[in-house]
Amino acid sequence: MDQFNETHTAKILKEHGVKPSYQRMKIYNYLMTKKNHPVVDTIYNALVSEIPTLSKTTVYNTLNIFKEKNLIQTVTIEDNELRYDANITKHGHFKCVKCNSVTDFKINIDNLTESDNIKNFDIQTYNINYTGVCDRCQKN
Amino acid sequence: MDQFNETHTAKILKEHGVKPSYQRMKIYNYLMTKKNHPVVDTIYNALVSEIPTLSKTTVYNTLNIFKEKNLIQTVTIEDNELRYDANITKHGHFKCVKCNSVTDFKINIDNLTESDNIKNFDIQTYNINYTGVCDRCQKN
DNA sequence: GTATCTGCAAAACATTTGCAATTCT
DNA sequence: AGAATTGCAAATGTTTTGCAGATAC
Repeated sequence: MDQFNETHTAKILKEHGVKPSYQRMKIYNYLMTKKNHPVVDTIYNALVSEIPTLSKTTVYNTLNIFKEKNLIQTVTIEDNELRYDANITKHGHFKCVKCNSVTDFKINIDNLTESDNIKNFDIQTYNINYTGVCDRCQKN
Repeated sequence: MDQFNETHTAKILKEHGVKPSYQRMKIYNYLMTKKNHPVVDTIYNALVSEIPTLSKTTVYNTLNIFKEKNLIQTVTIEDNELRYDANITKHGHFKCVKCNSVTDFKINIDNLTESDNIKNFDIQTYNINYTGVCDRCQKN
């Protein structure tokens, strides 16, 4: 990790009340740069070569802290597959059933009309997930 | 289960290529009549008093068969909490953070405008989940 | 009587917890 | 040194699998 990123990442973590340890910075940096909505195993396997002593417990603990402090959000598109996303803006997720990639997309839910039975409900969060075939896989 | 339901449920299962055993009919009937988006444990606990020999394995196996045959769908609103829904029409789910109830709502995604990066993607399924406070809980 | 279905027990996974060792300041 | 963090090992919780006995046609 170059000096700029280390400083930049440390700053973001501190702003959210998370002490920037080496492991935490590596994990946050991984999420920020890869944008690949990884599962825990993917993160662990990607970083263990660089940090040979890394344990999965630390990955779990770190991700839980990040989520608590609103540094990241979790994404569940497919059952029993918890993914992590450093993009905390509101957006949808598209998972391609052929290549398994997850693509972010922007949405405007203001145009969405729900049925009357929930018209007085106070909506606090939403998750919009699509599955299908991405454009790259349609050509293959 | 009265004779009408037994006959009716058996018919639906057969139409989907599932042999209507006693346990399968009870589980499908539970989902159809309760419409409560239960987790496996809820189904098991509700039925074990009526079917003392019931095992959780059978509940799991049965739900997996139902899903394979498109008799039901799974719903994941909150991480690591897999719920089952006999309503296989396309609809959204609202989970109240106070009373934990899940409410179905109708939605028309044609009004949703997604960003251009997925405009050529072939969307096959979608899941729309909200969390918030339902109208009943707002009054309490 | 042969196929299928059920349900126990064990296995397989994913995640959390307890705690001792390590690291940072 | 003192406080926080890490990571091993064990515990927990959920879902799947192997298989023997029960059930259905």
